[in-house]
Amino acid sequence: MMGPGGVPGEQQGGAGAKRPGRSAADRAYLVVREAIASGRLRGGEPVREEQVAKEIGVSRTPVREALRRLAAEGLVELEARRGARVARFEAEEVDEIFSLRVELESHAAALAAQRAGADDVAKLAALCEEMREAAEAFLADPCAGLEAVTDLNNRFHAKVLEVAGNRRLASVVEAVVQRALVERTFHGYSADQLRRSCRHHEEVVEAIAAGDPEWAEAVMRTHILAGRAVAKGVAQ
Amino acid sequence: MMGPGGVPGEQQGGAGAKRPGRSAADRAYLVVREAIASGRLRGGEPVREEQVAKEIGVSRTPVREALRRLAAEGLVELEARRGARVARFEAEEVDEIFSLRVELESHAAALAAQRAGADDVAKLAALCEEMREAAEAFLADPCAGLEAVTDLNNRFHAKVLEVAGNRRLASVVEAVVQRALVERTFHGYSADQLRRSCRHHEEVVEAIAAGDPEWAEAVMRTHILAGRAVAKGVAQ
DNA sequence: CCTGCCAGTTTCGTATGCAATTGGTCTGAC
DNA sequence: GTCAGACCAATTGCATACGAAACTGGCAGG
Repeated sequence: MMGPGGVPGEQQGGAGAKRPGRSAADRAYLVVREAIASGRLRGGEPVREEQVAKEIGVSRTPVREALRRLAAEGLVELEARRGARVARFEAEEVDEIFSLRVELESHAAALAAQRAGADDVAKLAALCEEMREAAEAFLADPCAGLEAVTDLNNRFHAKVLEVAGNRRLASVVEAVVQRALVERTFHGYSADQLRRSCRHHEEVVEAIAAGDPEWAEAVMRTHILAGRAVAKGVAQ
Repeated sequence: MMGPGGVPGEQQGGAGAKRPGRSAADRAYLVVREAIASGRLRGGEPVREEQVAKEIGVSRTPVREALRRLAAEGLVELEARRGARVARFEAEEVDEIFSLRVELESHAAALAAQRAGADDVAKLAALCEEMREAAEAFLADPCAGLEAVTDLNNRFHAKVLEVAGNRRLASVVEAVVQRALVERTFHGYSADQLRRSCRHHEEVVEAIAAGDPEWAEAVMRTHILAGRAVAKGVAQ
């Protein structure tokens, strides 16, 4: 193998030659996260530093960093000297996560209703509309994939948090929400459930536009509790 | 300097030879955290990896890990290639943190009231009593220090979260609460405020013992909002 | 047959070295 | 006097090396 330092520019060796702009640690983070979200890595499975490192063509150092980040988010569990394992989403865990989302995001919706400006409302409405279109496209042709839907869903929720104006609240939700889980949940949605989810978003926008925090909070609570009901079914 | 690997057992060289049981990364984490909590490191100040490493007698690797952990908790801010700086707790930030605590911990108190068993209540009551004694000891002789008080306060809040039975809620609060800030806040308490804080704890226990979630939630909300009012004054 | 012990192997935790980037400063031109 | 460009020092990001703990298998003893 190459000596300390290696060949200067040679870093994109393996199959993981992705975004040159991102750091190796970021790439490792994204790769492992994606593997978990897609189900390629199952709950309870160990994640070996060296294996991941080899797979994406970096050393163990950035992989370690990525695993610590994932552990902080609860996606993997670390045990000293025993490495990382993919966290299990047992039904109980799913319940905990969604129960937290209920409290945090409904509170965020209430704050958003108090603070939103016209441009915020317009942006939220646009995201809603796009998501509805993406959902209909998916329902018409499932080959289209759910990526667009999940992405717009994430952006909608993120925008509500942004409008709420508490950055720390946003980062906590970001940390706890486990998009991996949310994405899996979407796969479990029926057509009706998916459409209902879109309608919930629309009603959230309406409540925010009306500047009615209680309404916004109630709708968001409804929305997430409905999601929880589906998610309980897809826990592994 | 010694070659790669160095002298086998030589690790406790510097002044940081503290707990042999903890890993170097843990020690680095605790040292930096303590430096921030005590005010030795001020907001905005850079934290250099090598400097910390030398100070506690380890290499940069565990220090890096510690800094990432602190960044995940919001105690320091990282910029790529530019290192870590101690996060500023502006008044606005303090407000955000305490606003989150209000929502999360009052919810936890409500859950705890629904789930607590007799032994949980006894444990909470004992922590309360100990804290009251520690507080009185401190008020009688300020040289006694606030460490015991802050420690018992932390343990009380942690116990409420534990009884609430949502581990993820507990870990989110743990991540967001910034004990560093809470500890600084205690230093700003007057005698009356400190005693009131103890009384709040006692009333939380009473509400939990009564199995009254709404009461418990309301008391905890009161307790944390009272803390917020003081904290706003000690933001740097 | 089951249990405890030992050696080999695997994997983590940490130390160290090199390359790249960034920020500051110095010089020179306008 | 001010600004642009280039050099230099400081510092991070990553790769690699090594020691130590934990898991594995086999073997001996009960």
